[in-house]
Amino acid sequence: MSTQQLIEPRTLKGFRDYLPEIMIPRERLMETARRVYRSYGFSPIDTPALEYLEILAGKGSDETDRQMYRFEHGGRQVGMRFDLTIPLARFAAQHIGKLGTPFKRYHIAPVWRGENTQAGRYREFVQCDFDTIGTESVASDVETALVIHDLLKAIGIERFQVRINNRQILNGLLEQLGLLDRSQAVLRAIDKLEKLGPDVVDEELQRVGGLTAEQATTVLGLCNMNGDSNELLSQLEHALVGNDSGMAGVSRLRAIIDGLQAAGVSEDRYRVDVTIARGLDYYTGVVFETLLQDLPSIGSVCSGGRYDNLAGLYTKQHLPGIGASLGLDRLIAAMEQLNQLEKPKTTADVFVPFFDADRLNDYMKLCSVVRRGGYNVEFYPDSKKLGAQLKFADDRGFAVALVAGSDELNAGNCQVKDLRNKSSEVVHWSENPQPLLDAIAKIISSSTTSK
RNA sequence: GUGGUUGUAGCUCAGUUGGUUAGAGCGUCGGAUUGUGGUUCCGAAUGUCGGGGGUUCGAGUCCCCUCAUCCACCCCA
Repeated sequence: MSTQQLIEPRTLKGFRDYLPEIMIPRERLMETARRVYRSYGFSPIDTPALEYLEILAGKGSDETDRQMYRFEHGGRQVGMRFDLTIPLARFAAQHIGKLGTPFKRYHIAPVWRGENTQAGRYREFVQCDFDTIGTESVASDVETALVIHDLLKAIGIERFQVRINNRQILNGLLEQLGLLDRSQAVLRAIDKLEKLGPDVVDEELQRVGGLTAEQATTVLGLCNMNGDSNELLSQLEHALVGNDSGMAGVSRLRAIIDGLQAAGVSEDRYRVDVTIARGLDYYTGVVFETLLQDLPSIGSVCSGGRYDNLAGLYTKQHLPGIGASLGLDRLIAAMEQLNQLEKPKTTADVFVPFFDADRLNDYMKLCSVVRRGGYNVEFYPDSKKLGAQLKFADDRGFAVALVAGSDELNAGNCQVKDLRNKSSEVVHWSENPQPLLDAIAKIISSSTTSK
């Protein structure tokens, strides 16, 4: 044997391996996202993980610049994408002539941010983005909210709430107060209201934002309004009388709320929340965040908003848009913490033990017949003790095993075994597989309804 | 990036004021059972005590560094 020193197998901080029990639900979630996006007519695209540094740098914020993985290769400065929105802007500027507007795309892919890790925060994670570009229509605002709602519903999240705001509202108020140039600091301070409370935010508004005590009180007063979405909007309207931008923001929100109601979305699934501001600088209108009510501390699992002219840095063509992004890995981390994540250990429905070591070809035939009948079948590769093989199947969570030794195979039969209650039934399958498929279907349907 | 938490077998952890060959439960593997699993019984394997350095006659226990982890800030999916 070699005495060569072994290299310790390990992964970088914030980068993870995905075992089957996580990868199976992960793939299922991506599949669900694709299905929901497609149900609204979004089409898939993909872009490179690596972009010219000039494409990515300076587009998000100072913070995203700092977090970006960047390096030199072949004399070129390159960066790894830290979101899917900036690459979309570059993509749109390059291809919108061919694509035409409005253009609706979805993009499910990993992004990289070199920040410190925390629960639900990784350095490599998958985002499931969808965006509509080339229109300012309120219809696309409503649809974005609807997609977020449908998506979480389809994933099976029971308790979530989409928080909706419009940056124009706060900007309108700031305009009235003569504080428009402070909007970024104010929005960031307000974003912390729920987490840190009004006192801390009040202090930050004055210290960081440079507001007077009176101004800070007015801003906080606007944030503290109570009531349902409609009442809230009326109060905001009242507070913003005479401010065009603010009023426009309120009427946008009202249109979205009306649209959600018309689409039959239950009222506790969304809420107008003036404190939702979003950190990224490029949002200019409606913004969304989605909170899990059973685990608010993990942060938003699906966020987005409207941007006026995202591609403006790359093209002279005016391209407004709106979109949002599901944080797949954060959502999975949350579901895991809440014990809402099923962790299957197999992708197959039916288990076939290698019972008689001399009859490999018979098992190959049996498995093929069942696969052609629409089931995933796992055949055990070693003909060891039957009990051990059945234990393997049981540990993996199989519901059905097809047991056939020489007696059964000679007669063209097999035992269809229900692994949950140990019962089994002998079925003849060699000429007509239908009775076998029916017996499998019976067990599988009874085991899934009992879950 | 800043501050703090934790790091002992695959998993969950115990390990007394530093003292000889580091333990338990669960899991894994083998057997009891040469055509039928989840119970029971018997038996077995597995640790450079996260890694490196230091103090000491002696370190899993103390100190420093490092890596990882979780939490808070920051930021965000």
